[in-house]
Amino acid sequence: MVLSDRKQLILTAVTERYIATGEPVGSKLLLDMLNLPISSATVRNEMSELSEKGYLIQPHTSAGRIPSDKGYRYYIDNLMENYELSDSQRRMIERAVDTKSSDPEQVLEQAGETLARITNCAVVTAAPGGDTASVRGVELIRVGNRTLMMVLMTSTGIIKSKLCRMDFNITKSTVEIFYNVVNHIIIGRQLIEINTALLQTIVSSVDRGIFLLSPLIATLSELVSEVSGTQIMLDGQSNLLHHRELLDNAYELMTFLKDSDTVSRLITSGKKELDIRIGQENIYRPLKNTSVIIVRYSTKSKSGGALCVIGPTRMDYARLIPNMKYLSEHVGRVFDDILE
Amino acid sequence: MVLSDRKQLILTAVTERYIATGEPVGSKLLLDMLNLPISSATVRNEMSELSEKGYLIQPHTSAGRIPSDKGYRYYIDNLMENYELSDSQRRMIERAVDTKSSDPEQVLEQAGETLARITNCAVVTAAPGGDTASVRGVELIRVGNRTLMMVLMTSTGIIKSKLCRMDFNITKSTVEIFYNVVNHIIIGRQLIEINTALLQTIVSSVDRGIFLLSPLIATLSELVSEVSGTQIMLDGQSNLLHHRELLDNAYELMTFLKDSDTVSRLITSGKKELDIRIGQENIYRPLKNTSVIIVRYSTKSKSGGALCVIGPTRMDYARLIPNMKYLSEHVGRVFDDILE
DNA sequence: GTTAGCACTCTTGATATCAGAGTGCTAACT
DNA sequence: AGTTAGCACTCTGATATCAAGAGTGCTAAC
Repeated sequence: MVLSDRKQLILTAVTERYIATGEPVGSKLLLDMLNLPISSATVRNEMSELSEKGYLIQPHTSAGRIPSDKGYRYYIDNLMENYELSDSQRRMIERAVDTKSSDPEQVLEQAGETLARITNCAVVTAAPGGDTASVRGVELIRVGNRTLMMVLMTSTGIIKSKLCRMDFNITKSTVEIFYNVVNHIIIGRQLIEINTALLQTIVSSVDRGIFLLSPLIATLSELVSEVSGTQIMLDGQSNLLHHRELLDNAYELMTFLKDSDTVSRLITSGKKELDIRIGQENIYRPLKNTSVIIVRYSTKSKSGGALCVIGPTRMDYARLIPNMKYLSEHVGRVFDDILE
Repeated sequence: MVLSDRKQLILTAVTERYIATGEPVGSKLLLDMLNLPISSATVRNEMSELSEKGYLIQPHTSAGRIPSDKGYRYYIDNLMENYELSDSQRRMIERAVDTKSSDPEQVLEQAGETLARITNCAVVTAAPGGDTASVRGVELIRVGNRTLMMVLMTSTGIIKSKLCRMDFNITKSTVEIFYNVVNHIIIGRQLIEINTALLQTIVSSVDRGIFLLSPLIATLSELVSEVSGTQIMLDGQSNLLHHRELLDNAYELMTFLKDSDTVSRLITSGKKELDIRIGQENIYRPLKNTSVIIVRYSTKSKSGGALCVIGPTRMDYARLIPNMKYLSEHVGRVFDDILE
């Protein structure tokens, strides 16, 4: 649907004004803002039509208008002018992410924290992606008489460890058997290739030590499944409490955010570099009052992650999106750097 | 201050009733509950005195009474009868904690989750303690051409890892040099002994490889300081949103809870097995409307951790405390088991 | 020390009122 | 046909009033 220039102007003004103040916008106020050579009655007529077409909503008969989900959608797709980041803002973002650490998790944590601060919303960050990741190595460390620590490293730089308890005292040869076998079969494989069947072949390739290996195989399998899901981190949940619109559902929202399986599905449900889901466009119930912005970044190794902001539909899209884009690009660069 | 038997009876009834219903308790209602051979007027006189002495509060002139912080304190110290856990409750707790894992963090996570569910409050769990912990081992793993992963293990079973990036390609001998030196000097030391001075002696003991070691030493130092603080985990923050009394301060509370330094100071500020801080008794501002219950557990190795519940002052102390005690004892047992 | 009785206070919910903001409609104008 | 002035209308939000209900505090009598 195409709107007349004047309607676009009005929709833009209502949207931006409402985003800025949180108050419904009336015809008179609008006139003052726009400086148009028309009367408030004309504006009213236009607004009335915008309401009919579903772009604007009246909270009650005699309040001003606010954008509907459809209105926000039109605004974002056609009207919004992306805000240009200033140099100092750019530098701020860079400084925030450029931690000394070469640990992807820490980089993401920094990025998430920064984004939460900038947006005053909840933030989800996803590490470079599970699908394409392969195993770079598996290490075993003896941390007790009967306890081993297994470390799994992926091509995407994710490193996870888990303890594994054995029923007998661990000898050097125990470790070596496992070490040799596993590293031959596992290293270089894509994570998704590593399933029960493959692990079975390991077990059967060692005729004697089967009882010996099984706890290790179990631990390995757990590690793989932990790592092969998208790694996500959460930040700024409590920021949601700052937004009146969300207070009623705060508990549902928080609970939703804690369910990392669902959240990672939310983030991976799409491939576009920029995904915006406004209010009812969201599939998940607790998000129906919120807007979700997902910006995906990619690393040289082709596996990409994502940054995701969750907040009220009334959020400052024009400011947030450029910030997210820049931040995500920068995170991508840092990862390229870290992952050699 | 000693209260008459009848006053104690009344204070108990008011407290328990208010905890159960959340409504102020009036003299008439109280009479029905207590089945005493006295009239409501007498009860009113008693309540009036209890108000004067500061044990009860009237939200407004003509509402019933509710306990003050002082009232809760008296109730807890003198009146409360601890609820006896049923066998099935005991078993529920045991099952919840008895994860297969031998990872202390995972045990605590389970325990925290369970406690959050039982109490409907926010829960902080602290791992067996930093003070007495010593270093059980340091391991290095080559995870990239120029990246090492350093793993630090403590006597309390805590294992933390960190990546360390070098400026040059890593050879086997690099690793060995560090490995030998560090393990000789570090292993068995108390964490608190490991300070800059000690680390300095390592550096100076290796005349040639100083430039080589410095990033590793830095990483080690970071690891030690990460591990030597009390390890805490958080659970059920969003439960706080269920309590009206806390809604106004929800954001401050959440923010407070996220500051793990302060929270760990909160937990370690005391040695008693059971610590209860009611409302204004708390030092930290965001907790002035809440009650904090801390139950400390100990492990054979003498280093103890803690479970901590944070919720409204109107919480069901008589039910929560026995649950916490049993849970903490069980966690202690599990740890004794895990840590050999 | 206890009690009955009663006036008093305060909350809560329902109802009314009023100003203010904003609309929608109509009739007139360009 | 599009625009406008004018005005009646609607709804909110603040404020006041009222009645019912709950609970108290006080007094005088037991």
